Amino acid sequence: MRTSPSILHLDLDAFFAAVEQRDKPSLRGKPVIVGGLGHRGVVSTASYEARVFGVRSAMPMHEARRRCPHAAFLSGRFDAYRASSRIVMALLRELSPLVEALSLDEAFVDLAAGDRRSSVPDDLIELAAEVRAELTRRTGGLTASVGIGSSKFMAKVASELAKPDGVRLVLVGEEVATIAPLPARAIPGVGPATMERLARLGVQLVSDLQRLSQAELVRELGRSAGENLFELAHGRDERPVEPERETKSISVEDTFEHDLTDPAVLAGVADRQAAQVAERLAAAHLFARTVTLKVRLPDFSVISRSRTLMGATDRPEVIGRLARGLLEALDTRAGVRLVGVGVSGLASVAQEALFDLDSDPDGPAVVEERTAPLSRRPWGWMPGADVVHDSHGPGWVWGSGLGRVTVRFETAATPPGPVRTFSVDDPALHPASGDEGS
DNA sequence: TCTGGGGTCCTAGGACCC
DNA sequence: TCTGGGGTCCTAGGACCC
Repeated sequence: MRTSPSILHLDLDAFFAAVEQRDKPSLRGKPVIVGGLGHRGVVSTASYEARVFGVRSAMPMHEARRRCPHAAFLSGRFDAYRASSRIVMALLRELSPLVEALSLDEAFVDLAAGDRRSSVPDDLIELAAEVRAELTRRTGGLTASVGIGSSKFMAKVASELAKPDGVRLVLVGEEVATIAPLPARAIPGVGPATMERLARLGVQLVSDLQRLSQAELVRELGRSAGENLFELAHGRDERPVEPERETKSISVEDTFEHDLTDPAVLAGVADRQAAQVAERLAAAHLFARTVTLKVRLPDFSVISRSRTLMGATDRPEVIGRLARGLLEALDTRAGVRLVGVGVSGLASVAQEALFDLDSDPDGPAVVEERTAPLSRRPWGWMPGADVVHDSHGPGWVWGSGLGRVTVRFETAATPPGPVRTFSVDDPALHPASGDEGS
């Protein structure tokens, strides 16, 4: 345990929704829900105005619509999120070279490795205030919560307590008392299944957990989970901030609007996903030895099948043939809700020339995909997407249907703008570059 | 008309090797 | 006659995180 609080955790507030409100002035101060808009979609992020109505991340979208029908429902603009994320990560790297990005909107910083290290509480609070103000300035209005503590765990707990738009410092020695009144679920690694087991031991709060012995936790949860939970419950956490974690797997999966049964269509999906995976492998200059096929059945159960090659590959034909082979061995007659293709066992060099992986007697399945996956629908105007009209200028898709698309013409730099409706094939209306909504 | 997508880590059994 | 033990790799499933 560190002798001063030198780990910082930063969490952008309602990140995706906040980016949308920044870029769409008419949505500021209003409920905004970003997520999958199909009938099987879920919420990625809800703005604080939408959370008032009980809308939460991971909630099914139909439930979100029921709770907050007047919200703006948008599919994501991930290029825009990535751009803002890069700005934030660059800002954090000015504090210390040891920055570990957990996702687009979250990061740890090891302040002890940077120029601004200090053990004086006032200095740390001032540092956090500076970072938050500069972040808001550079991103054009986003806000973040910052926690500082003596470990990753405490820093993360602190930022959670600071939300939204605040700072929290947990001093050395305050750790156990800070976490004691929190629900046990607040400890990372305690999800629904673990919580269920803990509840049977009478555990609701971290303070309940603090009364159990390590042996009891190991007996209930297994060696690894039990030991980890015991340490965290007592505020102990020695995990280092790791700036560069190597990729261990790459995968693509799609849930369908309606369950698929046609084997030829399923093979076509797997083939297309294999090509996407291969493309990402190549972009990362990586090769893979293990190919995994994932299928989710209508009852939501998951089947996975994998096969490991003698040598690593990045070839779409090889990955596709393996994935299709694994798929053909499954009974999919009752329908399939999701198909995914993934690779693991990654290496930076290929090693496949010795083996006969080139021939493909079946040939890739060339099948017209009749059922679009939830994401990346190839045509249509996705709500929230950026567009440009030849005479009205830049705007965003408010909604579409019945051959029409409605656009609001405004940007981050304008006041709330006017709404106009066009035919979906109006030649003057174009998608703005660099955004496919996925 | 329940329940996304992209990941990480852990467990447990069997094969295989020495 | 009967029945070692450790280590590694592979596979399948599950919990969890954002």
